[in-house]
Amino acid sequence: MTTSIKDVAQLAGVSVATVSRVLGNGPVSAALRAKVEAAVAQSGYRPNLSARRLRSQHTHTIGLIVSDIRNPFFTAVSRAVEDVAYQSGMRVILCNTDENPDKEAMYLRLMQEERVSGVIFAATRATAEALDVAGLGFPVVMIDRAGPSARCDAVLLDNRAAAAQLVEHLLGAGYRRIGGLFGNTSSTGAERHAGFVEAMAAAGLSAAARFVPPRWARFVAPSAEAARAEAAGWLREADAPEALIASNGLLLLGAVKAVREAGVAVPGQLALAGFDNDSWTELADPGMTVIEQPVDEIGRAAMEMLLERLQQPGRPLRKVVLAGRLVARGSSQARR
Amino acid sequence: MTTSIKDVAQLAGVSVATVSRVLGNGPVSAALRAKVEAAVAQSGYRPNLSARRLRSQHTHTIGLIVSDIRNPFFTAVSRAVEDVAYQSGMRVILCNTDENPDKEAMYLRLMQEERVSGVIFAATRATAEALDVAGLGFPVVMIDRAGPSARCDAVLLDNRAAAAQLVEHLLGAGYRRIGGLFGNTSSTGAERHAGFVEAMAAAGLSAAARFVPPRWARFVAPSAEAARAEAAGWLREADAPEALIASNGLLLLGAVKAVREAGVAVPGQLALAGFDNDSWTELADPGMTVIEQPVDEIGRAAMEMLLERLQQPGRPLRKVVLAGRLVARGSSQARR
DNA sequence: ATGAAAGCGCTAACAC
DNA sequence: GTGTTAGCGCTTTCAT
Repeated sequence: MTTSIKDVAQLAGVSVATVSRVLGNGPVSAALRAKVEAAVAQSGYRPNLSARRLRSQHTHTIGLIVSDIRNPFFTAVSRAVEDVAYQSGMRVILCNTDENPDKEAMYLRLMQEERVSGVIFAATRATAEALDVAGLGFPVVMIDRAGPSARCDAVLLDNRAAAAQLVEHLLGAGYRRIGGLFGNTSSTGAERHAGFVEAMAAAGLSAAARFVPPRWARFVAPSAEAARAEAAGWLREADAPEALIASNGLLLLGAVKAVREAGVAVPGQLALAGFDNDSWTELADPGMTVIEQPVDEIGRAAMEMLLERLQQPGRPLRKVVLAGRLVARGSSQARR
Repeated sequence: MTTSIKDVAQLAGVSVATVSRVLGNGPVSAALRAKVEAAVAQSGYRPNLSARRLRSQHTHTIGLIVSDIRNPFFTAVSRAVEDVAYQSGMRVILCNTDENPDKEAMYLRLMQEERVSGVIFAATRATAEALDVAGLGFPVVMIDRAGPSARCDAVLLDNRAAAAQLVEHLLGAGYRRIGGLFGNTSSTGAERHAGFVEAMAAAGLSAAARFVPPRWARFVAPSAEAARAEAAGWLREADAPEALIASNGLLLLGAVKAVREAGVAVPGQLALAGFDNDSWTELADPGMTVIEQPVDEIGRAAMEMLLERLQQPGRPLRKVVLAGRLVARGSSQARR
């Protein structure tokens, strides 16, 4: 039996309403406030958040739905989201979907049952396009990916520009036959592919691309393994590129593994570049040229947008588009 | 206004109790069940979990308190915990303490207010030793670290044995002046230090150790930077070791950065070894020799222990001690 | 400023 | 098998 507000009231010789007011910094005389605080301390009372939420009709809880917390991008974003959330008195419920639309649907449903105030969501393309945000009952801020038709706030990277930047960097370093490895579950992969194709076309070059499907397996970095297999196959073919772009950190990791296994020299035989400045990209030999995403900023901005949306439900939709930063390292060293 | 169980009951022409029974798979005739299910589907009803928790007095929620989700060890453990939890119908509230005892206390308090069923906790040594588990009101499973006096279930690595294994590996590779870099906030660092000292003593060697204090800063891998600074200083001294052990992945990362900056050859001038088979350790050049922790197993075992404890509150305390696995790579190659 | 009382949405006795 | 009813612990009118 835990102690309730009733016990505290009795102990302090006041009504439950007064205790509630003390807890909520309501108008209470100094004398009674002191008595209540003493009773709280003595009894070790802890307010029951379920009761509070039920009665007050706000949960002070948000959902954070990502594909896999083990992806360093989402790890960093989550941490930033959580910090802002806790500072604002909000809890976070974290969900991993493994890019699986069924799990996405399940967790959205769970969020409804939790009566969350809002959700920050990195959706697959399928879900982003089909999602009826209005019917959900809470606002959604999309991160990392957003369908063209998604009617909600979003915090995104300028993916086309970033991909183009990577291509221009490689062109500047003297590479011409540039290939790309892209994920195909999220809009992010599609946008980076588009930027890649555009930049190549602008240079009068054709853009060879391969797409890596999702893997919903457990306990293995799924897309990294798929990327390794895809890259390994490509490297054996006659049209193997002289430079390779990978559209996210996991795919780049897979590409590196394939290259190692094949004994291909980087950048001598194959230059490499990709997205996400994960810690290994700096330590690998040679270091990986990457587009660094402002991960903290993405998480913080998403949480702040959600808080603002909660305060002003009617305000116009907003998209925050952040720029990536090119970090040039040895893997794309200029040809000589 | 969201639809409640009352609305569904009215729509189906039954009592709320019947709706509740349908939802909870209670005894209901097929005819009524069908009507209720139709009403649920038509109204888009979602049960309110706050109300359910308040009434039923169980939250089906656990707390997971770690120092920093960005530490790959905790990332992996968290994912495993969450998978088991969701499969068992439990939610997870994740908290990052940054090794800060004040935050630990704050989050434990929050867990009480949430009336969580239990908590999985990677505590600092200070908290692990002072914690009154009995007074918390919920069971705790310690992971990664445990105070000697901690009166609760735990899932741990055999830290002494693992550290000793690392030492023996280095001795076998011909290194003698072995130094160690240890964290000093958790019992883990202390145990690994003890194993290090013992193994060195067994070989008749003295064990030079340095300790890295915690850093509670934001947005920087705290202990990695501290380790870099500590290692950088040490390498400049007259008594610089010929091999260095780092007691976790972040410290090893810091050591590598120091070594790179100083232009020290690995393993030629300094051999390196540590804990945690993080992805960069394989990709770095040379690859890092590490003790791999069974991260999935740790998370899964912790969640399962907690579930068992909830079912049998009175059962004796249990400690699961898992073995680390040595992954030998180039950073500790035999001297010649 | 304080207290009495209603009720948030649900489950679990208890009656039939 | 089904309905009625009493709370779970709290906030929030509404009186005073």
